[in-house]
Parts: sequence; C-alpha cells; structure tokens
Amino acid sequence: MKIQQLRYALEVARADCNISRAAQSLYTSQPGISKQIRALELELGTDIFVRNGKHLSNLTPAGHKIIEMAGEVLQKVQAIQSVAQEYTAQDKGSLEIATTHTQSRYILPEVIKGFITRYPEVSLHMHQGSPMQISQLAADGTADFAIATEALELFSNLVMMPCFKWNRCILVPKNHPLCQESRLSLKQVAAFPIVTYVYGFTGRSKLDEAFRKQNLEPKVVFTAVDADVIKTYVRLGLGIGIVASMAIEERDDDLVALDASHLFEYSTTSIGFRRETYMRSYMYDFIEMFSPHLSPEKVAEAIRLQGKPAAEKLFADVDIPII
Amino acid sequence: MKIQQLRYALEVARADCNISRAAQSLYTSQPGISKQIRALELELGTDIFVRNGKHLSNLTPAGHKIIEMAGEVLQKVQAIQSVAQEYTAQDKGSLEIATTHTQSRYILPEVIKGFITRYPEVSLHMHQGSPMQISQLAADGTADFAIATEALELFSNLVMMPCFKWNRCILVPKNHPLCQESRLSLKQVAAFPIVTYVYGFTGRSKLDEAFRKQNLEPKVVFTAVDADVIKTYVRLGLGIGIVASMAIEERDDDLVALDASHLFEYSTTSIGFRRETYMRSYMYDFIEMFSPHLSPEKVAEAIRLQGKPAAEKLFADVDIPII
DNA sequence: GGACGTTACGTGCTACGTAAGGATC
DNA sequence: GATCCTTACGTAGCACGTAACGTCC
Repeated sequence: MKIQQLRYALEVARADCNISRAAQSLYTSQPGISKQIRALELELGTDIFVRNGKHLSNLTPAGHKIIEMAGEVLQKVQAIQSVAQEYTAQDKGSLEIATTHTQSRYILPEVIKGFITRYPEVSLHMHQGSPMQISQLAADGTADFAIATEALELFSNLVMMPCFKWNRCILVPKNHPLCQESRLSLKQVAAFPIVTYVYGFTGRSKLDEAFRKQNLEPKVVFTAVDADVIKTYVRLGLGIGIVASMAIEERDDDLVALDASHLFEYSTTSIGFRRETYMRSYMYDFIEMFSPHLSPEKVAEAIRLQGKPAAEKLFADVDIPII
Repeated sequence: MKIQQLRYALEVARADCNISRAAQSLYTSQPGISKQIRALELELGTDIFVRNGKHLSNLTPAGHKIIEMAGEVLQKVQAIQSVAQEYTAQDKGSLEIATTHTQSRYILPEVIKGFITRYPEVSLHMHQGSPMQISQLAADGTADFAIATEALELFSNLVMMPCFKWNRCILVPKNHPLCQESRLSLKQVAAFPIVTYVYGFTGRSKLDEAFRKQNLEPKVVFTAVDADVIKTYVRLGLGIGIVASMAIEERDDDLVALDASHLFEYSTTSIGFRRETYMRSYMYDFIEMFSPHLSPEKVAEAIRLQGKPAAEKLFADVDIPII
C-alpha cells in the first residue's frame, strides 16, 4: 500500500467516482490513477469502487470505510509534515483562509496586514465563497480556517469559536425621510423597498427573523452577496440598504448610515477549523490577532472539547466583543 | 514520504535507535534503512534522530512527535487492511494472544478449542510471558489481546474488561495435618512452608496482602511462574502449595486441594487490547467465547468509553462470574 | 577489533506518461 | 459522438541488495 494510492482513491471518491476529474485536480494522468487504484484493490483483496461496465458508479461498503480511513491517514501524514516544518522553519508555511466577501473586504485587511508583517514567509491564500462552500473547504482540509457568520455549525468535525458580534445599519441616501427619525422602528423600515444580502450570507437569517417576529413582510427588491453591490444599488435609489455596520466606510459619506442594532439580534462571526488540523504556531497567532480573546490556550481547550457537551460552556463567560 | 519509511523510522526508534537491529527484525538490509531514513529526514527538512558521529543516539524533539505520529499512521494503515480482509474473508486472518502460563494452560484450552472449530481459517498465535511483558505486547500492537490478572492496568491505552473472578486452593499431600481442619485459617496456613507463584504473577499480590493484613509472615520457600512446577514441589514435600483453583485437575488426585477462598480476596482476570485495534468480527467472537458477559455491544461500549471516567461504571452492575 | 553506520554501485521493479482501444451514455 | 475507463508500451527513477569503506567504543 502506498500513500499515493490512498491519495488517488480519496480524490476519486471526492470527485464522485470520476477518475478523469480526479486526475485533473491531482495534475497527473488518468491511466496512472486507474492503474494505482486497481493495484490497491488487488493488494487489499477487495474492491473499493463499484464498477458498471467501465464506469465507476459508487463506493462499495468496504470502500466507504477504506476511503474514510484513507482520509485519516493522509491527514496524519500531513500533520507529520507540519510538525517537521514547525521545527525547522517556525515562521514558514502557508495559511489558507476561506471566508465571505464581508470578512475579507471589511474585517480581514487590518488583521492580514499585521499578519504578513509578522510572518512574511507564510504564504496566504484566500478562498471566497458562500458560507456553505467555506465550511466545506475547511471540513475537507482545503482551507485551514473558515471565517463566517452562518453555516459553520453544520459541520460537526469543525472546531468553532466565536470572534465578535456585530449588527446592522440602515443605509439611505441623504435627505431620505428615515433620516428624520431619532430611533427607527422595524415597521418604518419595512415601509420602504429594501436592498440587502442574499439568503445564507452575512447574518441574513437574523434579519428575516426580526421581521417575521413582528409579522412584517419587508419588500426586499434586490439582494447581493456583498455590501459594495448593495451600496451601489442604494445610490441608484432602488431602495434602502440593510448592511453590516462594519461595511460602512468613511468614503460612503454620500449616504447616511442609521444605526439599527436595536432592531435586529446581534450576529456572531466565528472562526472554524477542523479538529484534526495540525495547528502551527503562526495559526494560533493568526487567530489571536483576529480575535484577541482567543488565546492559544483557549483554542487548545476548544480543540480538546470539540464535539463534547462541555464545549458549549467554554465561551459562556467570555465577553465576545461587539464591533 | 513513503509508508515504508515511516515503518523503518518507527522500528529504529523501537530498537533504541539501532539501525542494524531494526534491519534484522524487519528482514531487510541495514543500508536500505539507513538510506530511507536519511531520505525521509531530507524530505521533511528536519532530523528525526540525533547523531553522535555515525551513531544514532537519540530522538530529536521533532523526532519524538514524528515517530509517535508515524505509529498512528501505520496503525491506521493496518486498520485499512483489516477492513478489507473483513469484507473479503470474514473468517480469515490471525489472532495473537499474549497471556500467562496459568491462562493458557488451564483456562484457554477449552475456549481455543471452540474457537478454532468455529474459525478454522484464523491462525492463532500464543505469546507467553510475565504480565508486564504481556501488557507491553498488547500495547505496542504485537499481540491483539492480553489476558492476565495483574499489570494490565498499567498501560493507559489498553481497553480492559473483567472476565472472571477466581480464588485459591491450598494444595497438600494426602494425610497432611491441614486436612483435618474443616475451615482453614490464615494462621494455620502460615505455620507451614509455602510454595506459590512468583511475585507479579497470577494474583500473587492479593496473596501477600492477606498475610500482611494479619501481620503474618508466611515462609515462602519456593516460587514459580506456573502451577505445574508448584505441584511438583508440593509432591516432593517441600511445602504446601497455594495455587489458583482453576489449576486443580482431576489427575492431581494424589494431592488434596483445600478451598481457601475465604482467606484471600478474589482476583479478577481481565482481557485487554489497545484502543486503536481494528476489531475483526472473530475477535469479538473470541472475547464472547472467553467471557460470555462481554457481548460485542458491551465491548464496543468499553472501547468508546476507554480512558474516560464513565468507563469505571461500565461493569459496575455486571456479575463477573466466579470460577 | 568489533559493532555500527555510510558510501558506492548494480539491478530489477514500478510509477507515470503517451497513445490507442473499447465501453457507456 | 462525447465521455470515460482500460490496455499496451516505453522510460526514468528508485528501492533494495551486496560489497567496501569510515568511525566510534
């Protein structure tokens, strides 16, 4: 059995049992994979994939287990490499962050600036996508960290930690009627056409929830995944915007941002990574730079408690900062 | 990184950093190992072994971690092979049992007879040794099961389950004065020279304990690791024997066995295996044949709870049979 | 001098690529 | 006909063995 064979088999399984696709993503030839998988099956004495004629259609029962364990083996192999790196080049390596537009545009720049100054030798890669995609990337090990406000809890093998709470602003053109109000109500807001985030993004769920609770039916005329687009449409007069407060910049002074934190529940942005990740020291540092209350000790404890009931209590007495 | 390289490195570490010895136990050449380890270290970019001139003297800090993780990788690799076997040849495989003389001579024969009838294709291997050696064999994966009365609790990565309780007999020649007594006392026993087990074997500790509690100093004139030897010396008139009750056979009718279960605390014989073992179905069967109250479900639960406080309670309400 | 690890070197295996051939949809 | 897997074949690399050579105790 070769590590390479396990890697091949795993990738084929991930690619819906499509050898050609696996070959592409592994940058190798497809006959090579085909042959190695056959060799592995021969050595193990059992088929991993169900073959329909010449097509692989599914995993065998044994295959399911084997693929799962192959994943674990490869993870450990990677961990060995990380340990080795840790001891030779403390500050060298790579860091893959999967996150949404909102984070990478408004929150992360400052953090990342500090990080690359401190760790110039660590190569940083950002993966952008929907919260679901982000979680998936972290869960399968493509990304080291997932940072998002939604959907992280759906993957049970992710260690998740709260980073900060935030709320929303109503964004209106200057001289908009709402500017007169000293303290907005949801009903007033619902009277205007709304431009906001797509469902599943940036705390959209809390937003819907608030309206539903008061039996209001807001007229959402346009949705986008990011605040930049939303602002653009507010400027066009399409409606009033509801965006995360952190998306407000000084250069948006042609618009007025009205605080709406009393209207909606706070959302919490979390950082997640899979339990089995070998955490390099610069990874601990990144987390702490991003979220100062997440000290390496706290993170280590979260890893230890992951999946256990006690994990719930871990952050119960911590003040999650509000931004 | 190759699986083979990890195997080499692990074996060298196990052989006290002696490449030649590792080569022997792996049935390969020593330059081969030397080279592969160098290659691994080169690839990882860090040394695993500390070199004094040309001798390997120790593990580096990184090496410690790497060797540990290499062990885990190899275990998982083995588990993959076991899964594969499980699906192709349910009843084929091997079973390595490490145990003491007492078990293999008086308890296991019946069980093993049943097992090989049921699983003629499973090759059985017995490793005999002291309880310490037995535990070690199980802990490092050389043996699948360890069966013993003492020392199993010393290895924290072993899943241990109680199998049965037993006590001792006083073995005397016919017409010995003690035969007159209807109910022996410790004091009476201590009046005669004693032949029994070596310290650390077959519940010897409980035996010493009983005498100590009554401030008696038994005169132990001879000790052996097995009852056969003890009986022989009792027959020679060297003293009275204290042996496990299960060591009494019908053909010992030239001696008299006096029950002593009221004199000593019961000892419990346990079966242990390391948590990470991939348990084949015939292994579950073996355990159940050996100890009917250890059903596969119970065993699975013991594995799940291993090392956790709740494991203590697992067998609290089970009646451990007395034999 | 004996035990041990490294270097040198030859060989046979094999992983992988390209190209062509069948099967399936 | 497009997609997909397998077979055939050539090549480069490498794992492993033997033998000879330093090195440490």
